Amino acid sequence: MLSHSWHSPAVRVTLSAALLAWYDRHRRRLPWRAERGAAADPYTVWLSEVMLQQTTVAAVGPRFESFRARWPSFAALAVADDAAVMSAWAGLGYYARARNMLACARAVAAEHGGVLPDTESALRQLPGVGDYTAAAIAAIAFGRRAAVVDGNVERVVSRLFAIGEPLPGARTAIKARVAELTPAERPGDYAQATMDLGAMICTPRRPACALCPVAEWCVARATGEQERYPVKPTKRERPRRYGTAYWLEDESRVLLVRRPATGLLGGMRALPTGPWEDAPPGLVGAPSDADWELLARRGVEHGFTHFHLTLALAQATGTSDMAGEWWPVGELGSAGLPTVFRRAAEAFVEELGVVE
DNA sequence: CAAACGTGGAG
DNA sequence: TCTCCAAGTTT
Repeated sequence: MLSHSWHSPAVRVTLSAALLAWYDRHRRRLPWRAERGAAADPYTVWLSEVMLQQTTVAAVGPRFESFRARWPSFAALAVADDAAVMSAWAGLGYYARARNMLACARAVAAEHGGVLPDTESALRQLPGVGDYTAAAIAAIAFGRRAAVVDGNVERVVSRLFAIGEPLPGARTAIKARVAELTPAERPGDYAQATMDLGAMICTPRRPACALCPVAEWCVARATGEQERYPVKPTKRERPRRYGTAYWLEDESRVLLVRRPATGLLGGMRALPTGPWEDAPPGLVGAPSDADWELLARRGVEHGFTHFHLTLALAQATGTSDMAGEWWPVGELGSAGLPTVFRRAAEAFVEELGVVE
């Protein structure tokens, strides 16, 4: 049985102080993170937070640096070319984030005088800024006492309090606990401390409780049940869908299209495709009535969040009435294709023996 | 509110 | 090979 009472403010202060002290010694050094005692500028915080949504620190690192170098401010991003931004985002996934970022930068420029609002409620109104991101920016960039709850915090807090309710329902209780625990001093560091703890110590599997600075307060740890939390909802199994990607080549150029602004891979450059269905659709939706050859090679397999895709590959030569861009085959690397189409293009090039 | 929305790395 | 999951948001 734990010797601490969770209703004691003194215990909360002690726990938060222990976490901050641990953070001061062990925090990760990240490109978007200011040195101790300094505050990162709001643009840097916002950009990193959006890039990090559902995306690993390792994946974001290099992309963040190049993105910030190219568009170093809200003003610069607000006047950026849409296609250039989408290409820069290619491969990072969740492409609505890139569309929302542009909309957000333009809203900041047009409606906020180019300055990011500094309150959680005003931030929450911006495109692509939800509960988590609004709180994170308010705390980290502006020093406001906002309750920051991401996946790391959900894990840490659900273990600390042994919250048995499954996510996402448990989020209300978790947020209430975080609101109590977040100190008035250094709220941004406190939020990042909890996230670093979740990333490095309080991991999903085999958490390193022996190294945890707040283990003595952890209810789950007290009963050895730390890996039971957080309780996740039962996941649906992912269906399989089938489609066809078309490679239409003319004078060493291939036809690329721009996908519709919303929906899967929305706004991204892509190979033409037909519908994606429960069975192979054959040559439906081809960009011309050429003599299509379905490549014998197995199609491209790709896993999306909510379904698996098997993409058949069809190739032909000639022109098309379909709106699009004729892209030099040797320069496809700069086309900004999402991964599934980059893979498909690689398969075509390999199969057709195109020389760059 | 449940479902849509990407990708790559870890175990 | 396959499941899990990562600084979530939008509809």
